[in-house]
Amino acid sequence: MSPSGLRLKKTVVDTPVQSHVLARWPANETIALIFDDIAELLAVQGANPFRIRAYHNAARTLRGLTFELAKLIAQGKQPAKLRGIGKDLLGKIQEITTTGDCALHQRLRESMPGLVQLLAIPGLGARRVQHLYQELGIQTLAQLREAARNGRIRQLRGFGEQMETHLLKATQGAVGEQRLPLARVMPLARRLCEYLQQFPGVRSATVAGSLRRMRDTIGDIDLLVTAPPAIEVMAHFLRYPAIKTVLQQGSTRASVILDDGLQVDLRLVDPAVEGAALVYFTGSKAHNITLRLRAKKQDLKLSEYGLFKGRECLASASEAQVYQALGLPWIAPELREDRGEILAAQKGQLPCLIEPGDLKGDLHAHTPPGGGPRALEDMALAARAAGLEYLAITDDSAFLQSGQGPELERLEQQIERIDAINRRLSGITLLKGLEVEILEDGRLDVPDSLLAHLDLVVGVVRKHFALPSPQQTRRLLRAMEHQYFTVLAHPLCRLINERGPLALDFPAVVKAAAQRGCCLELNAQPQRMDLFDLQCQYARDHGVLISISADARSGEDFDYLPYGIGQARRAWLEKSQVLNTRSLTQLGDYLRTVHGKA
DNA sequence: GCCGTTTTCGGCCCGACTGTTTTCAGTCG
Repeated sequence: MSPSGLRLKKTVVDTPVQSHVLARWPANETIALIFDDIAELLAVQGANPFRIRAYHNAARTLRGLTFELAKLIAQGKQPAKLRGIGKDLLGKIQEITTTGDCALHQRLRESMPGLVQLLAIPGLGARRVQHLYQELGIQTLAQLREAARNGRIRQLRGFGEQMETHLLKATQGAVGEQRLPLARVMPLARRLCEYLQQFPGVRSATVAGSLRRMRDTIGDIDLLVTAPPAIEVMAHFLRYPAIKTVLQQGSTRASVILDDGLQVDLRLVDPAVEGAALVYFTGSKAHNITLRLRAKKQDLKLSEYGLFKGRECLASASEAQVYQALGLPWIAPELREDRGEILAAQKGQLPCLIEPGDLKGDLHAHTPPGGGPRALEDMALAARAAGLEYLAITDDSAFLQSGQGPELERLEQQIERIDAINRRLSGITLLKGLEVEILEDGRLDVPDSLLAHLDLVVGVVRKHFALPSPQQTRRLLRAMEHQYFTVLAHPLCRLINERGPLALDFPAVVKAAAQRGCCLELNAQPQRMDLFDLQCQYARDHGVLISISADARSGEDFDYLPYGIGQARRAWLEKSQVLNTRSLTQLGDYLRTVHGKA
């Protein structure tokens, strides 16, 4: 038997992008969390829903900024007009900047301590929490558990026995869900699509949601299936072997939990409305709302069933038709975050996004550990098979310091091996590089006399991740000043669900990279995806070249490059803004310039 | 609480599913 639909997952707050950036001013994320908190508490009070939404909207705007608003305010500068942040909320931001909190937030928290915890329970929204508070005085998880045990919940109007059981369960085992790396979830989603597509009568099964938008982390799998009405594909879906729990099932939508804890939401529509449904189910939610507002202003209505004028359907079959009927060109899924893409589309100013086939090389790769004497050549062949024309071998500088013999000799041996492979293989060129460690004081761990022999140098932070922002920033700036420094690899050093981003004055790093002419990497290893999309966009906006890299340690790792491309597209990157889209000759010109060898 | 090349007041996306109902409110995406 399927349990009630009450266990539906709630939106998990995104990985903080700008947290830890500055210690002296509250980060955008901190202010956003306060605004979200206010919104939820206001909701419990039964405040005007649009006032509540205003706080959520402002929080979203704050999360999308590529600069620290509080820092700007603290410096006495007047910020430009920000969408959804009017006079009142700007005042609250100023208050938070100076005092660390705002009076409204404190007042709400004091009057309703603990209620936010209750709101985190799936199926418990503002109205029900309000009800529980007013009727039974319940303010905490413990009180809720007690009331559920005593059978007092079921007596409330609108609450029944099932709800009471659900709440009792929820208060006992509340565990937060983690978002998983994109590259780990995509294969599962594709397998599900294949399974669905095999069912007779199914026209299409498409990955939608944040997967289709290529977000770096994924909370759940959204799938859109099209089939004629009589096809019983829903039952087929629910027979998928890896399903552990069915949360919700109806004729056109179902939600399940897989064995590994991932939630899958499936939506079934008629093939005739595939385009409208795909727009709807791809999201983001904010993008959809802005699109629907746009429709409304034109006296139209947009839903997953199409764009309507009265009862007449103007567009539904393809996404392009829906956008066109709204007076817009088709917008790539990666851009659909309501970060200005709709306005850009309207003005005909959408970027010509980089495509997977645009990459000509990769500037950060390692010899597979234990790969034997053919390891280098195998990497070269794998890179060529992945469509690349060049590959920089950038082994860890530690290999120079370990083992026998002088460092120069070891480096020369590596260079000779690479030269030999280049003579032997056609269609792929190996470049000579090194992944050097940026020491705590910003020096590199390899002397200039060795670096001078190389084509390029990739700098990384390997330890001292927790330095305070000013020190960490100075460290990176000093490293980048180095004559032979080429690429700052995985600049923020975050590991998804394991390690947060470095505390950094990121704008200062970008400014320095722009002046120096060196690159920032977009590392496509599943757990890294570093830079973040917004930071990458910020770097692009300030004229810094990006290098997209698989940071490969085996031939299979080149499969990660498309995810790097996805992240780059989310950052609005065009081909010209990515260094490794250049031909080998053009790359050579760049390297000579940046290393002062021209 | 925000916003406005139709608006400074009157709007603010839209539909599916569930549990508790007797026609709907609440929650979610």
